[in-house]
Amino acid sequence: MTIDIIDKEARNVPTLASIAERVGVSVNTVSRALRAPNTVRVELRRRINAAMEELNYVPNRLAGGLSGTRSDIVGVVVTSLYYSEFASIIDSLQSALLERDLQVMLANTRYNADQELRLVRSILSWRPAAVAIIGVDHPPKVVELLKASGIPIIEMWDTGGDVIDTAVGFDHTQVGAAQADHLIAQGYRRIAFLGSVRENDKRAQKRLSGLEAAAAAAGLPEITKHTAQQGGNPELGERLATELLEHHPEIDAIACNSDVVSFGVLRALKKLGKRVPEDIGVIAFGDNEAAGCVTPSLTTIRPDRERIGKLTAEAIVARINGSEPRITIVDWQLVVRESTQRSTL
Amino acid sequence: MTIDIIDKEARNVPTLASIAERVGVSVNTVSRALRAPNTVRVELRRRINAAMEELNYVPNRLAGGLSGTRSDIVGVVVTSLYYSEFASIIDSLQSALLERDLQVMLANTRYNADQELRLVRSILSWRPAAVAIIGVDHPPKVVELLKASGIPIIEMWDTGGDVIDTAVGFDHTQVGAAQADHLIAQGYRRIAFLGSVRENDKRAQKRLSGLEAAAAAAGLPEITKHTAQQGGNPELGERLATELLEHHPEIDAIACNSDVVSFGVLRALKKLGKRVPEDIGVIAFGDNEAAGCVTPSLTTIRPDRERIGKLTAEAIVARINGSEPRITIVDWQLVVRESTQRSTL
DNA sequence: TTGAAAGCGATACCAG
DNA sequence: CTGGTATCGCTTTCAA
Repeated sequence: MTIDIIDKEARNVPTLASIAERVGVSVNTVSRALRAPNTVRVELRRRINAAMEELNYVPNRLAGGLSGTRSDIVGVVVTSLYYSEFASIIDSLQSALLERDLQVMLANTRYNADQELRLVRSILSWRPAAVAIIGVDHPPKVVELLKASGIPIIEMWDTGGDVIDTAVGFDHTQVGAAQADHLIAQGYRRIAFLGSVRENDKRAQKRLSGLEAAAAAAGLPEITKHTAQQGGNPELGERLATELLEHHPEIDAIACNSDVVSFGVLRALKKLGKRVPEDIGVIAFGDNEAAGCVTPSLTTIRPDRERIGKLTAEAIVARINGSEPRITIVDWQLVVRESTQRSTL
Repeated sequence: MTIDIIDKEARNVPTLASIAERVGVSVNTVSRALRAPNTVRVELRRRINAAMEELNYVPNRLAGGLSGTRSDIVGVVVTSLYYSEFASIIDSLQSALLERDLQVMLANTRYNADQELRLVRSILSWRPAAVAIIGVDHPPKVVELLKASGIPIIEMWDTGGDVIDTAVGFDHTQVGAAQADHLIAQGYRRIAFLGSVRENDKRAQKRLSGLEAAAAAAGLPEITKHTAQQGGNPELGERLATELLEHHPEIDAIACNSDVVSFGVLRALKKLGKRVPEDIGVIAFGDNEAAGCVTPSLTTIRPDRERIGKLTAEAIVARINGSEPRITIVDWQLVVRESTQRSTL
């Protein structure tokens, strides 16, 4: 007994028992004072709160989660954190979850499938109330684990494929098609696709195939592709664009997989003496905050990341409360700026 | 609000006991097969692993953490997730922690002090192995809680002030001074400061005061300030710059608090017919990925976010393993581009 | 309104 | 090598 007390003293982390002892009540009265205050006498409650305040008591949720019937962790699995691609989704998601006292446990796969399995397993080991994950294309084992967990699984960003449970996002194939359609409407005919397309970035692949299909449907010559596996940045865009035009001087439009890459494309075109949008049109995807500030300003597709985060939070709460799984489409927008405005000339 | 998870009874989530029963050994043995495989007979181990695989067993770390001595969670508290300000720090931090099997629990205060207290409390309730938090300026209660927790606390990004335990970052006052020094060296005399400076963004305030001090030391007239509380974006920069020049046409240099804001500043100056860098110089802070792609390209300060994340992870591991607290300075860099290159004309 | 006692799932220390 | 058994801190009946 004495040893026990010394032990606790040494670790210096107050527990419900410390509070109870100090106030002279039982552990579970203190517990109730916390979770159901109105079941505890006012004066007693006040003394308990005072003791907690004084000892800097912080509940141990590991214990709470183990014992109780609720767990308020939400696992969030993204494929990237670079260049705000998903940062704003996480931002709005976590802030909406906060209102429900749900805590975000974050994992970043960096587009690595092995990592994804490992991270999903790790997240599930915390017995989250739900998991939100980027994309609908996961290794079979990941899908199996997520399904077996029995908790709501919300797939974000992409809805074009087999959904495990609930999804919030849009069909990336249509984005590619919209890029092609816009370029064609502006009179461009020899379209190239350029950018970073990582092996596990199925969304990028879908956008590309949407672009190809739409171009083919319009009777255009085959899309010239020039891609790289590495992450996207302006330097990559500059290099790829330079190489592309060297081998394919006939190109009159470039569809990019991300705004950041296209910034480099614009720089390359300027160096090559190509006029944008007159000689070559450029369209991208992402709506980076700088897209309207480069010269010429960039035509791009704007996904509503904030809304995806918010709706994902709502879907999580709804599913936890027992509503049915569903797929929510979040509209994106074509933002036409100077880089493709040939028609007004 | 608390939320009930889906009926536990209905779901048969496998536990160590399920595995043990299936294989016909004790719980204990299964546990050891997991943590110390070489203390279990090979053949038995194989059967245990097979059972785990078959049942999709995922360990319950709530239980593990409660019973064991460590929790493997690292709490990460940031002040913003927008515009990749801290996303890349989190990116490199979490990826470095991953190698140590440490899990990131994320919280975003959005520059709100009340939120910070609430979130820190929430994070501590998961009994993390350590907490990494942006900045060294926290409400007293936050500091008290963090200190009382008895775990390593790593303050990131800023080192200019009272450090709780360990810090990885740089002195933001010096950044402001460097902005001033550079502008002065390029011959600018009437400097203005412009941008988003939120009440709780002490770093922004430090950069500003560094700028003012350096300007004063060089005998320049007082810095004209034009700031806003809202978050920074190009629109804000455009508005602030337009207003600024309307009231202070004598200004010949603008120091900005973030690249994203200065993108808008450049746009405003172009509309006003001001030449950059000839009439007005522009310097910013952050080194956004587009900084080299706008016209004129932007002179800015580049903090090494990736390195801060990585060194924070290392500091966490070191502190957990008992090494002494320390402050690590991570160098930043002045990146001179066109927007201030007046001297070469 | 309050308290006693039985878990929650895993770990750790001892025996066997 | 393997198996009891006592926790870990809190929640949750069920009584009082």
